Amino acid sequence: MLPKDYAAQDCSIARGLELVGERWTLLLLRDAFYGVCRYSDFRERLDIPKAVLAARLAALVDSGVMEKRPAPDGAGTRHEYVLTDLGKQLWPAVVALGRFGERAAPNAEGPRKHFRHLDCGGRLDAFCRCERCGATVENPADAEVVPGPGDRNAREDRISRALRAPHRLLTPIA
Amino acid sequence: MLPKDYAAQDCSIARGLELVGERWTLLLLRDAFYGVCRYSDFRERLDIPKAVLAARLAALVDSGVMEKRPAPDGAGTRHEYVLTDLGKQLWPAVVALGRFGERAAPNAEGPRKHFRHLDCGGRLDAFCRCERCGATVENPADAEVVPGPGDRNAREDRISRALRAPHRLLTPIA
DNA sequence: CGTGAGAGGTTCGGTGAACGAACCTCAGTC
DNA sequence: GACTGAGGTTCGTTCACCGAACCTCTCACG
Repeated sequence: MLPKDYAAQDCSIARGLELVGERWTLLLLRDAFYGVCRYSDFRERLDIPKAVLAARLAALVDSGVMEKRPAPDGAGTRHEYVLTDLGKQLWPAVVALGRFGERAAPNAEGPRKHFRHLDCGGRLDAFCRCERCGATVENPADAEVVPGPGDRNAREDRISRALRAPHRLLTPIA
Repeated sequence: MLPKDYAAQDCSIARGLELVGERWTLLLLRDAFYGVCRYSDFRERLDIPKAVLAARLAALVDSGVMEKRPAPDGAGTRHEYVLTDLGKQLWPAVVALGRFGERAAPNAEGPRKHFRHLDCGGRLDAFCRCERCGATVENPADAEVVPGPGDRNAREDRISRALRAPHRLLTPIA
């Protein structure tokens, strides 16, 4: 969350928040789970100031949550930012926050987006359990994002449009 | 996290972060799960500016995450702030963030604090599953916080001292 | 070879939130 | 009637966020 550290808070939650608690950071990570991996795509989807995006990405790379590397398609000056194993540990936190947000500020038309178990098509609850088969989905790659009934999604950027169809997590978009 | 809203982010996670994403808010909720419920106790434990604490508590009450009510012990001008049912939905998010923080910035001596299943004494993983009996602990009242080997905890306030012994969640401290 | 465009930034001035100290108010108590 | 502790509010300073403008490097094209 925030600019300064939580000094004097000898607590794992505080440590975690120092890494991912600043404004924008968790939305950025959400998109990383969705498969966004390029600087310009993050920008397009989040409407985040460039300076802030650069700072957040650098901080995430620095703390080992994301990895920055040259784009695989060889193209010139491109990079990609992908979640490290450490970053993927945030999976249950992202899911839980999403379910909370949905309950706290529900859409009249239903959920906007949700996560579905690839194996059986069941929805994931706040504990990442598949509501159909009961399994806890520990690996985000075993799930997909699907638009829900309330996904009016006014955004028209490349990424938001791509996400109007189901998409497997951690798979780069386009 | 942050001051402003995430306009134009039509997403449950963004909605969730608007409610609990500002600086201090999640630490405050962590303490609420621990059983802290008085204004002055939050202050003592968090070293948070009074104005900010008042603003955060008001916002949480306003959004239905916490409830403010006169203290049950009848004492004069006292209040207590407790989690509502909506607030308790944050349980998996708090646990997941804690486990993440622990992995991202580990203590040499081991975890500082962790959660234990009351029924069987097993530790909870990032998905709130008991590592001993395998059950998903959906209700925070079925768990307790226990200090771990790395709990050097320099703080000497009332609350931090009380939490050096195992304590059932959602049970008011002292 | 020169020009242009897109990716991935950095720099800069203005605004608004967080910080911390001081002050305020009300209930009970001595 | 004075004091104390709970639960705040007010105020000036500092610092991060914002957004616009600018910079650099690589590739594509003529």
